[in-house]
Amino acid sequence: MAASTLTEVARLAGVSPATASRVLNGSARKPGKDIAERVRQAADSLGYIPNAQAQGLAKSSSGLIGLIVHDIADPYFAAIARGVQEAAREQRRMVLLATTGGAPGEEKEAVAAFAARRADSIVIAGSRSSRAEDGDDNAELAAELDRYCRNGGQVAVVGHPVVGAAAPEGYHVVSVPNQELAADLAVELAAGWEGDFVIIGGPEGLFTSDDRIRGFQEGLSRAGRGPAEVLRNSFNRSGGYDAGLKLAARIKAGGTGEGGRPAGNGLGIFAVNDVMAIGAAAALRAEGLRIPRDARIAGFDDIETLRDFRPALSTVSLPLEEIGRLATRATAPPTADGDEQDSAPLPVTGRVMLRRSTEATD
Amino acid sequence: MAASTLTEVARLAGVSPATASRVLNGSARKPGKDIAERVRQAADSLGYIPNAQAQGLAKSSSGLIGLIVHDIADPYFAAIARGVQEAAREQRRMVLLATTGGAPGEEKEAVAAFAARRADSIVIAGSRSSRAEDGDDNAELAAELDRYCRNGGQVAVVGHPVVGAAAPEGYHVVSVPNQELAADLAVELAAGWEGDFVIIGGPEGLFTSDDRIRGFQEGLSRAGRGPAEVLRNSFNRSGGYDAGLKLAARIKAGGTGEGGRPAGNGLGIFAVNDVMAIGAAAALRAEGLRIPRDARIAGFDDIETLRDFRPALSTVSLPLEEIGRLATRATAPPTADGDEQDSAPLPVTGRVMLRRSTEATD
DNA sequence: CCTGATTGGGAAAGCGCATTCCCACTTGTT
DNA sequence: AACAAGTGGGAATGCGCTTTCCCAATCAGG
Repeated sequence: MAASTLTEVARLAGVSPATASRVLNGSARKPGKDIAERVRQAADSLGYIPNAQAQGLAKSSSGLIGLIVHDIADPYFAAIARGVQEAAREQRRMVLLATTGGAPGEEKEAVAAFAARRADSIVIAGSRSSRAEDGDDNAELAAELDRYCRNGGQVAVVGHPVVGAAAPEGYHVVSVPNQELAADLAVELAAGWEGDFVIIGGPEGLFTSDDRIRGFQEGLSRAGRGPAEVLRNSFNRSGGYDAGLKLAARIKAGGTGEGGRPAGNGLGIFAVNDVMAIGAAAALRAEGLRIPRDARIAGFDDIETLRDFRPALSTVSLPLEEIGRLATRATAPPTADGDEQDSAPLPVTGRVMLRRSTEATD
Repeated sequence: MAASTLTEVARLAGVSPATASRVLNGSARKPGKDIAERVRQAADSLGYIPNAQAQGLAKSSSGLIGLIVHDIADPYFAAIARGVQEAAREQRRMVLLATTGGAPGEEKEAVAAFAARRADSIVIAGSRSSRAEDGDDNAELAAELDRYCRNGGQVAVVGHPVVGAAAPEGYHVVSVPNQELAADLAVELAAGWEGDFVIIGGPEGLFTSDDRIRGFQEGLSRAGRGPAEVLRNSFNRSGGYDAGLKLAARIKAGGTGEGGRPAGNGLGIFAVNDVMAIGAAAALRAEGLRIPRDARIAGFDDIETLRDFRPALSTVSLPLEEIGRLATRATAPPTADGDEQDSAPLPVTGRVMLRRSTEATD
């Protein structure tokens, strides 16, 4: 698309393009008042819009932040995206969005596209996986990121480093204490209750899921309980639903799979993210079961849309927007007031939220 | 950020930059096989990444689509964004995201920023408002869009044209039959039920809200019913919650405000979007009331997260992702196979979904 | 008045790329 | 052999902008 150019503004104002640029963009060299006024009027009358591409080329800084998510309509990613947007706005930058379905190969393509656009930084949200089938793509993604950082780009990854990434200068990780928080949740859920636990996890090798499983088992151990059985499923609502169907069949058959009968209020289910918990709850409901009467359920994340979920779901609350903001700020250039921006993991914490879904029913 | 350049690739391969460009980008002029091989090897060994900004400058096409939403974490906008992402991907373009809170002044700033980046097209989602307080900003937004279109950009607006926009060449509207669908909903809700209706609307002057209100009143009239009372509130969950508190108080006091007592199953509430309906339902619940026992509730949009809302909410289902896709495709350049892309409103339709929230309770 | 320092405007160069046009070479036809 | 047509490579130009450096003008001090 064409629009008027700085050269046209300069010509109309009767000055050089250098002077027009100085007036409109600021400069150490201050043009005279009369000249500045002429330039501004010329720009107004021509409806001058700067060409950001030409500016980026001349200045070697694009003002773009690339954001990679699995699915923008997933409340987890949407909340992080909102935080990224806010922080980007503070930095007067714009967000380029890429949706990848969580496939490392797709993520690598997105990084390459951002690099081509000379995005100043990239924020990557979404779980990492060490599954064998992702091995080649992980390696390519890591190589692409290393190259991007070596060329001067900044990267912030939410959760875990990209598998195989060299963590060069400019590479930041916003760690999330999934393990510790899941342990805390387990301790609180086990307190004063003697029922059996089962964990609905994502695929093996998916770091977020594995951390949360490991943490929950640690918490159970800390509370003097034996390890819970783990059901492996897709890391989404549908995976939770499938696991929920299996568990509903068990509850109805009166068994709990590997242990004895549920004691007291039935089975305690921990799903490693909220949407899986929601899926499992939907399955139990579809099978005529009630929460928390027939089984207790807890999730992880505290996505915003949980607010209207009934029964109120116990979960670990993560500050998702804040995570997006932190990641974005981690990639910001050093500011004039000397703020420290280093590659150390940034502190994020969460909270156990016990709600109706895991309360006693008398 | 810096990376190797086409010029360096050409030098390493021993050819001119023009030839290197032809090899890597394709051209009517086909370089010889030996030369092409040398160029490709040089590009590989240098890890050449094209500079999209320079390409955009040279080609006058940026490959960017600007997307303006009110709040990316709102399920309505997130679903539209997903559709835009998919369609953008088909066109091998990238999406620039701007979040504006629905303020026309913020939207104008976003349009200007997209114009500076020479975005090839812009998709604007979110309700239009003719409120007096928005008048100046609406005029500025319209002027900015007109200029953008005159400079060759393509715009697609979801729902209503921007107030004051001249609808120049390149300006498309993806209309949504809010009025007709709301009328259909009213007809179906009124069928076989004699209770009173009340409408929870957004602020006056907000087109989407006003259309849905008008449509619902028409549907009631068609069904031989008198007009429903309209409560005006913020066009979000919180606005629905506030209205719900008022209605709860009435229900508890045994009145319905302007009519007599609720007949049969209480009051029939139509909220002009799902999140308002959810807010109202939350308020009723907080006041100890049950849906649909004490009041029936219906919303509009059928956002994805409604899936796990209980009781299942009656609503008008809109194909939100499809709307995003249609809008994006409306702004695509004509393709080689001669597809027609004109400024006529594009057909979108929806469906009334009657669910548990408006069913009879015996 | 002369000299030196400071300030501001403009010319030039370059950021990285795509495209056009000129030229040389090859092939085919008469 | 001569001429015409086709093909491919390279030089030049320009997309819109920023920055640097040269030069001229002005001011202040001796």
